[in-house]
Amino acid sequence: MRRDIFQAIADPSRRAIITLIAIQAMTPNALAEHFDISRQAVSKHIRILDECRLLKKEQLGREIYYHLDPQKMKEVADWIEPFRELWEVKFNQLDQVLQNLKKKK
Amino acid sequence: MRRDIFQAIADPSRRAIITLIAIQAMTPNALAEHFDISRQAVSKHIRILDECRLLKKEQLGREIYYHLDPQKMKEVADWIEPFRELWEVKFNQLDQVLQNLKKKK
DNA sequence: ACTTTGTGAAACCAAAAGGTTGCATATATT
DNA sequence: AATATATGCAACCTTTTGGTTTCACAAAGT
Repeated sequence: MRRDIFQAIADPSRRAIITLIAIQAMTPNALAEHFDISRQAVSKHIRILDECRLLKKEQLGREIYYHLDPQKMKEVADWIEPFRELWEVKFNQLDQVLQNLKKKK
Repeated sequence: MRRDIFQAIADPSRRAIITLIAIQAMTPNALAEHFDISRQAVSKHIRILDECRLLKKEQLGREIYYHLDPQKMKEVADWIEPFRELWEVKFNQLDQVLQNLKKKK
């Protein structure tokens, strides 16, 4: 089972779960109410996110509140970061074009 | 066929292709030399990346040089960005702990 | 004690993913 | 003209994915 964060965020339901618990820790039941799929399907998504160490559990009685571990999210940011200069260079080039147009006026 | 950039970067071979062509535009054949899979398998990955508008083609005779379109990569950065404050807050809290330890000395 | 509630795990299924081999076609080379 | 090269597409196969339904079990409520 390949199980890394990139595979974890590939699924739109899982990205939605991540966004939801980033705002506020939630139980599986509470999460499931936000989706059209079954509670068990949500549970399977949680399991995958958990296996990627994206979650932290806080058990209160029979309820389990799932929190997001933002540190793990950083891995995605770290991978994308080296490409930033590429799209920003492009932006700067456009910037240059616009400045040249200004000067011509 | 769900085909968005998150699904595109979920596969490690495709992430490797992205990294390779970010450095330098390459033909499918040249790319395939970097992998253990067949040229056709690489072609299928290219197709998926292309469908996500991650690539730009430059045809020279019978060769096709694939370039990365960095703008599309920005979509990932944009999604991850709102979470940044979460992991940076955490870092700052750790920072605070370390400072407090210093003061106690 | 009995029932309800919150959760996870197992068995199953259809569709998608990721690979293969073989073929078609356009462009270069001889 | 004949051959070699670069590429993409189709058919096929196995494994993975994402869903379902059913069951088990612990904790809370009555």
